Amino acid sequence: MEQFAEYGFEGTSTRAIAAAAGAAMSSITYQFGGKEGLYLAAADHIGEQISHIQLPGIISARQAVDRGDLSPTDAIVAILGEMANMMLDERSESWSAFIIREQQKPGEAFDRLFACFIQPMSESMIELVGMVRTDLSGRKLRAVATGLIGQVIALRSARAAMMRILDISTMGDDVRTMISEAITANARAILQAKG
Amino acid sequence: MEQFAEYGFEGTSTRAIAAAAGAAMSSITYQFGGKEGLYLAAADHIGEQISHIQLPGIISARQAVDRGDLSPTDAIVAILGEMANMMLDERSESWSAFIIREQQKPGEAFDRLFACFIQPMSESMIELVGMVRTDLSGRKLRAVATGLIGQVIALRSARAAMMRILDISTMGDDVRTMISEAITANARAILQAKG
DNA sequence: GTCTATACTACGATAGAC
DNA sequence: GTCTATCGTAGTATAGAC
Repeated sequence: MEQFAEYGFEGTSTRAIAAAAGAAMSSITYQFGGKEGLYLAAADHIGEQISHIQLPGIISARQAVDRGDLSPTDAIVAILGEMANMMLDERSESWSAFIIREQQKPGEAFDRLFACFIQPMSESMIELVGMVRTDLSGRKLRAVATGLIGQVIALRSARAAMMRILDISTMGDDVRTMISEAITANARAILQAKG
Repeated sequence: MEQFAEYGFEGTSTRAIAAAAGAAMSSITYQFGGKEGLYLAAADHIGEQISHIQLPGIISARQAVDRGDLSPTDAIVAILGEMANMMLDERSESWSAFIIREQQKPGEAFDRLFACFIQPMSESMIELVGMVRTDLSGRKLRAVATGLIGQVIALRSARAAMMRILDISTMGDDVRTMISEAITANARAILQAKG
């Protein structure tokens, strides 16, 4: 997973993966059917990890909204905050690089990632945004929600540029908090707007 | 450029490039010093193209603001709209895939892209956002501006997911307009907010 | 189920004719 | 300045021992 994320599918060699894993190259063929199978297995692993981290919080926030214990706006801000925290955490570096690369030329691996967590997370967000922005519906609602989430995605996809713009060399907790707050403040502004 | 964008640096073969160009593989060595030199030349070309498309509009908007002929808010919205139009245009597919790949593992090519257009465009945006959001300054201002631009960047970096979420198979003019309007509306909401 | 050894292909770079 | 031919290396997949 780490090597596919760093060098891409073609740029990664099964020799290097086997060496890093301390195993024989031929084991990849035996266990996964080849390089392609190993790549798909890595995608499945990433999908499971992200689902495990993000979905429980989204589901419980959704239920709290239904019970009336949480406003839709606060639920959206909480979910976006969790997504931002994940994107700003160094442990998500391999996952995000893998997913971003896969999206530039989407294949079978993207289908699995989409079904596993991208679709459920997006649909929950769209539903919640629709509760607040009652002036929007259909694709217009989906486009506005996409913009909200886009801010968070760019934390990873344009990380190199962002680090230079913010003039930071390493990502510390203070910077993480500052960025997360800026994005959630932007989200509240978007949610308060009415067409 | 197209092949580097689609398959990445390692995934692209000099043989395939030469074949697509209708030239001999050895000409790459003669003209660019090798595969790496050709890659850097492609990055320079992308930087020049984007600068040529985007910088004149940004500079003239900036001057109109200084003259008092344009509000900073309208200037920001106009610039973001132009950026969104570029991201939604199919001609930017190779450029954006190239830049996004390069950012996942930034090297010499990213240094050139950053200096050529990412830095000038970002600094102009930050300056304009600072005129409107006078409650912000320093890194906080830069983080909010980064969120604004992030919405536009995600149009490319997460395009595969966005297309599925919006349930569209091809990008027509009607969809382009709708997405561009959603993002500029979000931008106006963020600019109107006050801490 | 994991290893070593190897077959076969494709890679980037270079030499040398023109 | 561009071509063809070729070199050495590295790629994935496979065969077969254990």
